Amino acid sequence: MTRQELSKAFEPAEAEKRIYDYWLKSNFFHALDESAKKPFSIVIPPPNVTGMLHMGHALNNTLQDIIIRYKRMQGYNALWMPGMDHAGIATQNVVEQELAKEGLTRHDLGREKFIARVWQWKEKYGGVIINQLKRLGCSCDWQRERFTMDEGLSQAVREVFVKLYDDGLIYQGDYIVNWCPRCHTAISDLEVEFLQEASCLWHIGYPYADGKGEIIVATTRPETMLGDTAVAVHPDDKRYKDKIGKFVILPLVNKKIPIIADEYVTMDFGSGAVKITPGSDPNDFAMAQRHNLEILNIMDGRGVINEKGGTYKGQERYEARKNIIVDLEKGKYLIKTEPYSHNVGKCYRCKTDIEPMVSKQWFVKIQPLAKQATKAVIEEKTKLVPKSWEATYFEWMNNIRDWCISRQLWWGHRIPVWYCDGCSEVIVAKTDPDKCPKCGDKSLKQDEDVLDTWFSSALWPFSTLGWPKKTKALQTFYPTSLLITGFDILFFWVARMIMMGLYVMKDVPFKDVYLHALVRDEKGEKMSKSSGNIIDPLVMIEKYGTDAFRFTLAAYTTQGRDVRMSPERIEGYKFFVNKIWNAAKLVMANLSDYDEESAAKAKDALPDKWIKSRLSLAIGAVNQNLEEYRFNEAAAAIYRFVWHEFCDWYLELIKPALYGKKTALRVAAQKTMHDVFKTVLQLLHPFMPFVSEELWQALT
RNA sequence: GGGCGGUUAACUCAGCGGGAGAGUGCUACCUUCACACGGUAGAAGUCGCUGGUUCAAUCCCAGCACCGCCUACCA
Repeated sequence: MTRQELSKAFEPAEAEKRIYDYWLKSNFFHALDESAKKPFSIVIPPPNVTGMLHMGHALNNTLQDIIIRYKRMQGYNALWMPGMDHAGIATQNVVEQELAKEGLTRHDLGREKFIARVWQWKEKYGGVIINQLKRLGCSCDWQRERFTMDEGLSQAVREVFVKLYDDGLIYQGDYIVNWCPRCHTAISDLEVEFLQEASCLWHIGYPYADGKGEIIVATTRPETMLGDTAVAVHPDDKRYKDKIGKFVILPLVNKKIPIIADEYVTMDFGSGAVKITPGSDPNDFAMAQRHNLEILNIMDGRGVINEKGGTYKGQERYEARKNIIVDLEKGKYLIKTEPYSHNVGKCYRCKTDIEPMVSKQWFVKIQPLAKQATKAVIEEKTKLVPKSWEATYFEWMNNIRDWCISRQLWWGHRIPVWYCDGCSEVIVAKTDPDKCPKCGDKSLKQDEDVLDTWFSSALWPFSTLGWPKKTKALQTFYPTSLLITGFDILFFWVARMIMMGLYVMKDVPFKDVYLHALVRDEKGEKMSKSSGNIIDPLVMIEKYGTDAFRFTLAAYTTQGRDVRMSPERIEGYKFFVNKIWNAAKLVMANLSDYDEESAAKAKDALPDKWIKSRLSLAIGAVNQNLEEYRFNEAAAAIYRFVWHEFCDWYLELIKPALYGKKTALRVAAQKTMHDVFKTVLQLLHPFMPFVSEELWQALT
């Protein structure tokens, strides 16, 4: 047995690349479609194709890698399915910005050329993150890497769309949606972020049509009055009882609108009377449907007042607001203005104020799907970890609203619906039709919209395994064993995968879901470019080595609490890597004359017995904690054992025997030291794959 | 408005019915043949507040306070 001499300290930069290449070459990460081993599978939360590795990714993928390596070592046929998401709005925005530098818009190029340009961009810059994941040591089955816009996955999208449509679970209609005037598309309820803003509450007097007095309404959005079609009061409100059914004159517009009664109105807020703008407010829209009110759209897609706004036509919405306030004052309609702070909806992508607007969109009728998905979690077919998330999940599922799936973008899965020019037939098909099945007309027009990015990611657990084809991989690995993701996409993604998995595959997509927390800075602040507190994982890897970085993440991952990250903490665990390295040096320096034959006959002395019993406790703790996804506890168990038991006590205790003559004691110590240290390396491997591999190779 | 989580040593956090812990930091000593990215020893906390349950509570229950997050149609 020859053993190489170890360098003074571990050199992560050099070793990591060499070792990762070695793993790739030995096909260590590849799982077989068919195997005698028991399957274990995880699908990666696909990072955006535009993504750059940030702390959230680092945490998410480190945890997945720990589990998948752990399972692989336990003898499972362990698959970690990698891939990326096409990220509709995000990617389109990036390429549009690139075009803007050339003074172009996507409209200058036209749809086809623009999409070609996005693909070009993807080939060139997309997927940087994949290489960054490799730096993290991720042991994904890279041969299987998928992209949500792959041919196979696009086919899956169509299959599911058509199935939903045929089952009556997809419909098209004019509804009020969240419109982003900058992205120029509808977005789903989930994609709206509410921010509290200081604004005003304007009290406006609407004169009664009979000329006797006025009714006062309060609003935070005076410009929408151009689209008012009623004023509402509570049916029990004594102040207005005799006014219900009468009319008021809408100021500036000079239109007669009715006063109606609806229980939605809160009597003790403002004046107890509300202006109703069905075209610009979801609640008012609902009320309009209850009362058959006229619905007016007063703005275009850019948020500019249209011809329905009379003299305000052509004015941007906030410019119109200013002018309307001035005009109301002039006409003595403005009763008072009070400061008021309220929530304003923002586009989660570009932070532009959302404009609720009525437009024709596609929706998924979600209740039947949600019902199944709720049941699956109640019955624990899918378990959420930590369990406390179940309450949140049920709360959302029980109050879920139909999912708006159409987006007015160009980058994404185009909706598989065609309209016939000849007979106005609507064709919904898995493959592009060349003529109308009804009248034979060949002039078909495909729907202009694309699908919400989350539609394709909802299919991810089975589409990546080959569905709709009946593949062996699908048979072996579905349902997947575990999903590890951040709680922030519980609704966006996890819930929808459960719904789609049950609907399409008749089975849950994963048995366990581990929801981890957010990574914050050392003060607990969210990391963001604007606060300048971003810690770049790649810089940390460069500085402290991947192993130390990964171990830090694991050590700070407690269930139900955010991770606070700082370079000092990573440095602390870099010391741990160094400690392990030096222990290895000591171990190996004393094994030059080690021979297994005489070692086999050696009888354990007291320290040997002691450390072995401590080791078995540590192994038990690490295993149990990993099974329960207690990453911090597993890491702590290793740390304690290696440093405070193996190094502090055992290695010190056996030094006299090691440095003595070749006695029975020395042989026993050699054997124990050797065996225990090898086991330590195995325990460490999921957390610190590089240094443990390096030492393993040196030792064996 | 509803829900969830947090409040433990200077800092960051574990623990969660019977002993109050870790890392960093701090103090003193030690360059002894794995490691100063180290070793040994040590100081440091009425475990948010008020009640209750219990032989026993940091841990369970109730209420309160202050932070955070999620969710919601009070214009």
